[in-house]
Amino acid sequence: MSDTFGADRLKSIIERIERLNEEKAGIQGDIKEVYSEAKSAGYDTKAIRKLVSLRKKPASERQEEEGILDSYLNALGMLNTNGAENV
Amino acid sequence: MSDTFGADRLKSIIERIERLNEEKAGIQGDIKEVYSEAKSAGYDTKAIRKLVSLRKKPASERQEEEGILDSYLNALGMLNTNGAENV
Amino acid sequence: MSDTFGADRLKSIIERIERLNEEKAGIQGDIKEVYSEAKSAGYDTKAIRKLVSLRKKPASERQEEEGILDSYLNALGMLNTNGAENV
Amino acid sequence: MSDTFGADRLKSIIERIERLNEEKAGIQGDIKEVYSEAKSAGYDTKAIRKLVSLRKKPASERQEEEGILDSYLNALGMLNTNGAENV
DNA sequence: AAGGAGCCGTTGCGCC
DNA sequence: GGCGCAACGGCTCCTT
Repeated sequence: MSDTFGADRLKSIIERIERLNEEKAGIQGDIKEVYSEAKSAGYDTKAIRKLVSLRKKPASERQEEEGILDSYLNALGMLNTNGAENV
Repeated sequence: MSDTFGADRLKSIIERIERLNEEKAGIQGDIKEVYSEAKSAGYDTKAIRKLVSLRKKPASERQEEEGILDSYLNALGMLNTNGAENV
Repeated sequence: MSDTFGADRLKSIIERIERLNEEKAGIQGDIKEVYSEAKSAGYDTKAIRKLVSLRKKPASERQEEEGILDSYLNALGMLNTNGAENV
Repeated sequence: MSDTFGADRLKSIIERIERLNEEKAGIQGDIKEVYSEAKSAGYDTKAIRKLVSLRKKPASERQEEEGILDSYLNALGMLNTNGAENV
């Protein structure tokens, strides 16, 4: 009944998605390997993950957010006000 | 400097959120317990989870979605066309 | 103090991860485009997503899961018992 | 066939889960309201969310993690080395 | 109406 | 091998 009405088109779409998914999975595997290597070398992978995400945002934006957060921490009396401090 | 300008208000907000988060965590714990019990009783928790989510949506809506999916499966020749079939 | 003790090694790790992340993001963008195209062509992208995920698992496994779910639906009296029906 | 073999037990499980889910949804709604109020009062909800999550972990643990992160930032030359420090 | 952000549920990973 | 946690992907709502 609803035979080849758009079957080829649909099939093409599905296959392209699946192909791309495979590529993506490959990359993810590579990333995992790098983390593995890092761990073997004695690095803290959790910190590395954070570092990577930190580098995604420009410093300015990050500082802006930090500023607001600090003002709130301050309002709650949670901010250490000694020399070189942060959260 | 930016001392108690809105500290009390902010503090109240934070504390209410934290209180609610605790309640929420409690409920989540309860849910987890029920699943645990179900598992101990021999039930397949994955199926139960699916069942619960199934019941969230009215049958009509679900059938609509199934219909579309079936037409696509059909277009790809993946649909079993015998008597009482489903995916 | 903890100057260039492993800085180069760390730097290399970070940069490789970032490079891979970029590649990954590129692929994700491509996938998004395909879905966009599918949508423009009148396809239901939600159904396509489900279809893609369906194809990941072998039929046998899927049928097993369906069977369990059906038995639960049945136990709750939620299963349509007419000819070729499912939820 | 598989009539009331465990139907009551299963039914009880499902219903308890659904009841708890409702309670949880209620709490979530309450939380959302508080954030809404905060926003109306001029607070940055994103910062509040971060603040709430910050308070979940004890200071010591957090500082430990910060320390490692800083050493990595330092290794990459990304750390501001002036007086009052932050990320 | 489209894009982005937050939330939720799922999956995979590491730990015990 | 099971458990708990963290990352990922999908969904929904809200903003622009």
